[in-house]
Amino acid sequence: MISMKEIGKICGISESTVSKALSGYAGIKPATRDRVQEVARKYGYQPNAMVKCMQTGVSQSIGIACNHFQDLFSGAIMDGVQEVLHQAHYDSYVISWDKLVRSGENLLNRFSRRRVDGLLLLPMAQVPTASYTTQLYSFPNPVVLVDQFWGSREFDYVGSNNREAMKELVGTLIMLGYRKIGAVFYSKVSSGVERRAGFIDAMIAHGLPVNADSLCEVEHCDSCELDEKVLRLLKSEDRPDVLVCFNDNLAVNVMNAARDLGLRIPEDLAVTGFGNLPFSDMIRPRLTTVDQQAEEIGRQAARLLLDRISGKGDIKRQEILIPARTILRQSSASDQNK
Amino acid sequence: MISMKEIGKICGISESTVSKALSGYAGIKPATRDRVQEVARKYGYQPNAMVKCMQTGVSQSIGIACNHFQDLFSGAIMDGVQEVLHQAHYDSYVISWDKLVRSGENLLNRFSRRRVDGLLLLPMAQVPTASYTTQLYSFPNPVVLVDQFWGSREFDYVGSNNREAMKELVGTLIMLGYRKIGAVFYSKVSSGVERRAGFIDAMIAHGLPVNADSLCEVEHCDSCELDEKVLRLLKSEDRPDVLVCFNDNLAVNVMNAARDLGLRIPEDLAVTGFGNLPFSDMIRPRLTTVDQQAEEIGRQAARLLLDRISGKGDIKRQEILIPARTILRQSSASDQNK
DNA sequence: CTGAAAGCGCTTACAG
DNA sequence: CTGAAAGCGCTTACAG
Repeated sequence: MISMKEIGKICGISESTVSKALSGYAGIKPATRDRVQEVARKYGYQPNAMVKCMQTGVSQSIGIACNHFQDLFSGAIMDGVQEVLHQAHYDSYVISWDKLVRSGENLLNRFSRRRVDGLLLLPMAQVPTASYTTQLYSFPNPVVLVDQFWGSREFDYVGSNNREAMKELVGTLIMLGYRKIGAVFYSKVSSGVERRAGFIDAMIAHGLPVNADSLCEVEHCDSCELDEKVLRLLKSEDRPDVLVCFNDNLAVNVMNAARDLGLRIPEDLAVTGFGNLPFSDMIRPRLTTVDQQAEEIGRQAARLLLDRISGKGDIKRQEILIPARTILRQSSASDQNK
Repeated sequence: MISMKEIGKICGISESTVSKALSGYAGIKPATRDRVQEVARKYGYQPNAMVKCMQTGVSQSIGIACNHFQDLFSGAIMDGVQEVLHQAHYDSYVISWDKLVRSGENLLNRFSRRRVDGLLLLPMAQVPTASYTTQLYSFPNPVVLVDQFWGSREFDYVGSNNREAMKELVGTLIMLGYRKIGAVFYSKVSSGVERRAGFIDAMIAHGLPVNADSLCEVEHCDSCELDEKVLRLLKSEDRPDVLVCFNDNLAVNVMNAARDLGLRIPEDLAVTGFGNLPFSDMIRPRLTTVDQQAEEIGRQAARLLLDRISGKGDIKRQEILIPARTILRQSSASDQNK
């Protein structure tokens, strides 16, 4: 890549004049300016972004830590994030979170060395260890957590109103006539804990008993294997009429397992998900779920981070909750009042 | 972030001695070294990666152009790519391709300014315009195309053996007894053209007629809307026994449309996909498809790019085809010989 | 064993 | 209108 110094040599002028000519500085002879710009174009000159960073201390880039990329929820967040970054002329480094955790490498050091202006932490499969939290505290630039809490609640946060949204979903099921309501939760992430709480809120609010036997907790939420506990619940005499699941993926697994046992959906068992990922509308029966507006979560997270970087906005810690809405589809009956 | 100069001030020594102490240079008094390292740790010193790039011309980073992130195939490629980059201590910038095309911005200039050492172009929804191809030619560093061809075939390429794999799939269907074979293709991308060719290869090889009426071409492959042509084919008297689809997504749409018309799968109509994306095994009936080993495609693409960057390997243009394999599942009957 | 100097590619305040 | 100089943060060849 040609440099300003080389362009200067070609034009027979100094490096600093080249700089002024290319930056559109006023006090330059038009002929000089035109000549410089012509040479720059001819040789495909592009300014070195590193230099600007060294001079200003601002890299115009952020780091994004993503668990992995085969996840439609994270993908939708990423699309929203990229949209906002692109408008702000910001670039982003991505790091695959689970690979770093496995290799024991310090994630933040890699970002620090690149001098990123801020950090976006997308949801991961499990709450990270204390040592990661410690690293985060010592990161000098703004950090925004997306759809997850980490240790304490000191960092800015953007995510769904998981608790309220789950309460609303369960409330809707109760309105539809469902009474025997079971659930399959995954509580290794903060969103799981919140949805679980929302479930219990709704049950209590409607005076329904929360039965320990029909409240399953699973160890993994992205594999195809379903926990033994869930299968037992599906086979039990006292099977619920509806199973509320932590997310869409789990819901599909539950539907498949139920049908393998000969249960009809939603007649024998209704199932609900959470996320409204694309496949929830592609499977049959279509899945009743909760739309999280993942792209909007991404957009707001990126905006908040950029505001933090530029020093705009409230100084106080921010917590932005994006409202999630119940989407009724075929996997729950429209009227359970028989 | 503290600098070497500041560490030097704290320790009462020069910047260059700090540099030597931190780099593990031999000719340094152990006491000095220890003191410097202690201060560096205390203040969380991290070297500025920009400087190294300015000195060596190598940024240890690549650019990845991704169409968008809500795509499980691209996501799997990304995971493979990230794995290899991580081992090589390379970082990556991502740019959302479709956003740039819409905004008319020059993608490669953004990467050039960041001085990325190379470029990985992931599949996009459509073949890009000639102006993009022109940009690519003038990019000074190595470029690897992933699962797509662009204009000419001058760039390194890593992707599936689409044509062979489709030929194998169709051959297998014929072995199973299928004779009336229709297809739904999307030919706006090179992989679509190749799969279509493989389909025709197989039909010709087995002496079966290629019927224009049962060979549909669709305009979009990621929406939920199915083309009118496909619906007509499903409703026709002369409906095929199996519909071979460009990818898994299209296959699911076809299955849904077929079932809405009262057809049983696979008894009345078999359907096959391509990709073996996670949901192909989650839906019922499970989808017969072709496993593309997307992560392996990503790994090999990243390796090839890194080899190019370091100047290793053959100088000739490389074309690496990752073998894709037929996966028979429930959406095709195990024996159609009635 | 330590430090001053030059240089990577640029910008900007200052001199001419 | 143009150019020499300093400086961003580092490394390295050279001097002491």
